[in-house]
Amino acid sequence: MNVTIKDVAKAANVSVATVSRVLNGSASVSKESTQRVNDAIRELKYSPNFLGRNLRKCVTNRILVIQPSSDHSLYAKIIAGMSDEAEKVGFDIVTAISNGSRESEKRQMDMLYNRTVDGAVLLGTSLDKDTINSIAENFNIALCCESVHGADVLTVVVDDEAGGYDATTALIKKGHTKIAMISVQGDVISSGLRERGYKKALKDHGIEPREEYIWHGEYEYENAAAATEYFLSLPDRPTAIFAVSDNLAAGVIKTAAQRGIAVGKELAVIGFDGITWCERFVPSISSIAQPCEEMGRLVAQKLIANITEGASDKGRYTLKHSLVLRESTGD
Amino acid sequence: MNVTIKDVAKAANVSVATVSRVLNGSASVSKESTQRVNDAIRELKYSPNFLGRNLRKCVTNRILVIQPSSDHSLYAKIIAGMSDEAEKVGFDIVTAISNGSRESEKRQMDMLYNRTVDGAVLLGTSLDKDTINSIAENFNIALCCESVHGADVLTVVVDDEAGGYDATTALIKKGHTKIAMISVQGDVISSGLRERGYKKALKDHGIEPREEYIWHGEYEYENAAAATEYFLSLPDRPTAIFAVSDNLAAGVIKTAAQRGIAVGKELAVIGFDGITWCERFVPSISSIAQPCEEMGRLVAQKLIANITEGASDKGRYTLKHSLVLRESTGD
DNA sequence: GTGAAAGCGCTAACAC
DNA sequence: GTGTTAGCGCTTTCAC
Repeated sequence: MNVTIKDVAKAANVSVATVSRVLNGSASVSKESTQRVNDAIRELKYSPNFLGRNLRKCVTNRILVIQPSSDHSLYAKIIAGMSDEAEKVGFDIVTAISNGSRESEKRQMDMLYNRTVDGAVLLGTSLDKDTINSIAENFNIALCCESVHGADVLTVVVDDEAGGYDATTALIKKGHTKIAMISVQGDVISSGLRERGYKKALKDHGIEPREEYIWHGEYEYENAAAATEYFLSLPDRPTAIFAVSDNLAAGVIKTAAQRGIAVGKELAVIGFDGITWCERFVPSISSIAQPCEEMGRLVAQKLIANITEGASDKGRYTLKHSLVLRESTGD
Repeated sequence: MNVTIKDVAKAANVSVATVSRVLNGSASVSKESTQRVNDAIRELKYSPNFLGRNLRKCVTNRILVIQPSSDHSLYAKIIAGMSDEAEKVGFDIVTAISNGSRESEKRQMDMLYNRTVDGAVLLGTSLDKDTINSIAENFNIALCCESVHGADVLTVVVDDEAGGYDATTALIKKGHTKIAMISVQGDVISSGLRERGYKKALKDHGIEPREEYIWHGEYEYENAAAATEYFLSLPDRPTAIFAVSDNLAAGVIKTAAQRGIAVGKELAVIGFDGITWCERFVPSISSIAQPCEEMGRLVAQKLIANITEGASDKGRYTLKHSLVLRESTGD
């Protein structure tokens, strides 16, 4: 199984250079030689060893994608988009899970330094802008989904503020005025922007935002119960809740259901992301959908262009979200 | 950024061999030299180029995992387990999505031939046993979740028949006798075994399996609606449904809900896999849970042992599933 | 159009 | 304990 380019050359009665040329189409080779080489390749079942090729070219054709968590539909969809695009141009995807740990993330990024990958995409990061910028000086990296203030790197996101605005406006149009929001504490930019959009929509429609209607917690499902309990315990209960993620929205619905509250009727709920389970959930969950596959494809395409063409596109690409109304916001 | 082992050697005033020894701890080096080398490494911000190392050693420390579909909690959990185990021993995970396409799968497997990865794990495959066996002759591969009849390769699964038996028995114990099952058509082994367990449980409890209570379709969510409609249309309606996957179970519940049928009360539903959304769903979904993380860890561990120790464990490991009763089967 | 040969960065004999 | 050197498999000048 260890047949090398040398063996092929010998069998085809040409030099290794000629075999290489046939393999890469890098220079013109006579019909006869080409034929003989291809015959030899087939006969010997030769497959070029990429280790040698990559060392020689100092490339890997591989990009790393770091997910803050595994088992998240949003990331899965983005990665699917990336895979799709990467495959077209002969790149592979290496995944790593950071669990939101800075240490872990830094360790994964070593793959850039030791040339295991040609570039990296961070789907959310806990690294600060200085660290990111210093890495970006020497390597091709990109952010997707979640941007970082002051980070001068290729970034692909949706317009979170507009998304928050649209989600809130949709609830207002359904007749709600007492609209609560579950946001994320800390400096998670996307959540802050969605919250800003939420407030702006309220004001634009003559509704004064109320501090007691905003809950700050974590992004994930588990956080929703406490937030929901809190909102339901308010003397002046909100009639609608905008959750900053679909996972949270699912948690809200679950908690409300356990209290016997019919979501879609007594309480409207809308989420953000557009994950697969929005449709499957009972009731199905209205959401601001991110164009995940497209985001994945775009970030892969731009990053790979930076890698292969030596370009250095550090642009910020904002893709269009879409409002998808389902049962959780009623008819 | 292109500092090599040579530069370090020069700066530390030693030979490249000594640097390599310090790097790998492969032989004893004097304290002074070690010190000087480490200083030089720090000073020059040197990071070994794995391309060179890997070519030399003819290893990649990388394993490929092929998922039939992206965005599936079951695979995500298994991959998380694999990642965890792999990271411990310095291996990376490369993911590829086959979409169940044989062509795509074969193309991904080229990574074995061109030495992009040291081994591969198939989470379900559409390759036949002969293809698998012939690949396994030359490369380290493993199956996880889904086995293949006659494939002589490392395999990690649960006892699907016992799982099907337990799911059905749980329904019987809840007092049900009219128990339907949604299975998968074709030669999907796991589904066939679960169905066998289902029939066995019925018989063991004196219930004669009824052909009209078994629906054969596809694994995924979308297939559930038709199956559910069918069961609900039967003159002698089943009171409980065992779905061969949690995704299907969710679909059953969704469809039933749309018909105004209260799952957990009027209709009991149990799934298989133990995906994350079982808990979140309304109602929460009872399931036969696969020990995903553990399966991932085990398959990674065994496969890596085969790779690094030149072992050739082609064993079949059957891990213990667990019955998790939730709201969808009632109290 | 083709071949010889250098060399990508590293490890591992093999000498000393 | 350390240095010299061959060579992993490949691509790519540079001659011819």
